[in-house]
Amino acid sequence: MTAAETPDETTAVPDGCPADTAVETIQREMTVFARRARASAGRMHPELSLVSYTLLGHLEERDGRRATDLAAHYALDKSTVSRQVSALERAGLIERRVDPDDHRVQVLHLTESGRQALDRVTERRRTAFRERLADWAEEDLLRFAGYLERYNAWPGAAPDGERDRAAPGPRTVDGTH
Amino acid sequence: MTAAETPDETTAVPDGCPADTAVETIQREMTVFARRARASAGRMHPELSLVSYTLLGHLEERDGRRATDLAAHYALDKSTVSRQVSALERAGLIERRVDPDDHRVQVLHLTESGRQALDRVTERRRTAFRERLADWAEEDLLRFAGYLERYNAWPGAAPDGERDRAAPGPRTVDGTH
DNA sequence: CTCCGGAGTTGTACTGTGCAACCAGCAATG
DNA sequence: CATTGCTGGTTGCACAGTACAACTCCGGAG
Repeated sequence: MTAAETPDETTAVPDGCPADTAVETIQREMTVFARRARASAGRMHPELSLVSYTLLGHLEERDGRRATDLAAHYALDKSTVSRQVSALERAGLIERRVDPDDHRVQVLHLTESGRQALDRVTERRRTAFRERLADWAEEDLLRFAGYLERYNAWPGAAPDGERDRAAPGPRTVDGTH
Repeated sequence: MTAAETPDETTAVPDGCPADTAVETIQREMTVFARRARASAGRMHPELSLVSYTLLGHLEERDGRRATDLAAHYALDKSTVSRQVSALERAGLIERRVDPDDHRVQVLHLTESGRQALDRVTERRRTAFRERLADWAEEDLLRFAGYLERYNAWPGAAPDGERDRAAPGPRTVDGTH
């Protein structure tokens, strides 16, 4: 509601400033997105679940991560990651190699097949999103992407570490952060 | 990657324009958000799962929706909604009333207790998000919220109908759409 | 060597979810 | 009115994703 139109019994909390409303909208809309994302992922590319896709994408972006890194980045339990990784390996999409320096850790790499699957799916997603974002001004796209990155980059969110390990910088869409 | 730095073997697809990169970033970051959201919801307010919270929020915003509306809006199966709704009703947070005009449909309403629970949680979330978004300029918040709304409002996403039923307009943060 | 802590795995249980089969009202048609 | 067909909702079933806790394995500090 536009702060001006509070005629019905909606908000008990007074909704102080527009920023508060914005914050709520952000939460709400992000959640809507999340829910729909999973649904559409299933239809769009049954070959790769949204989780798998995401993990693969992460590995493409920053090859040679450890399972723990993924867990931290996505706020997942290590057991979950372990299982996902096992599945991806069984499917031949990634490889696990033990770190010669520390036999506890296993470094993850995309296989060629994994890269291909990922690219196929990325391509499908890209066209879908392209269509969806077709009438957005490029400026808005860049800014939107920047906001999302900025939002997620918030240090308190993922007890990461993450940003200081090997690999080139994150896939930044502009200089926004 | 900033389109300028494609030195490693990452993208097979040439990544034509910056808009493409932005689109991918949007997908990726939205997904990261989604994953973390559920995790943090559990910690932040165990009393209300993210799903429940979302559905309650939807009902607060637009009271008297039908289960089908929720399903459409969130791209959920009607069975899923049915179960969620049952749970919420069991918990005494919402009420189902049969529409006198059509005995098939049941109209959903927040109970007082539901409204309170929702407000409690909203408050917690709001402070958390506030902290997180503390150093954002208000202008950016508004624009971010506007982008998200615009994104989700895309007609192809939810085969909604939704926007033309009773209830006052959606909670719009600015005039953006 | 022993003990501690970190990386991963496995057992278990639960939630969210979809699909398909179903039931129950409405509505149009013969 | 009886038949057919559509729409809203529920239930049975199966499965993915997830967390938590208990465990193994390895490396480092004492």
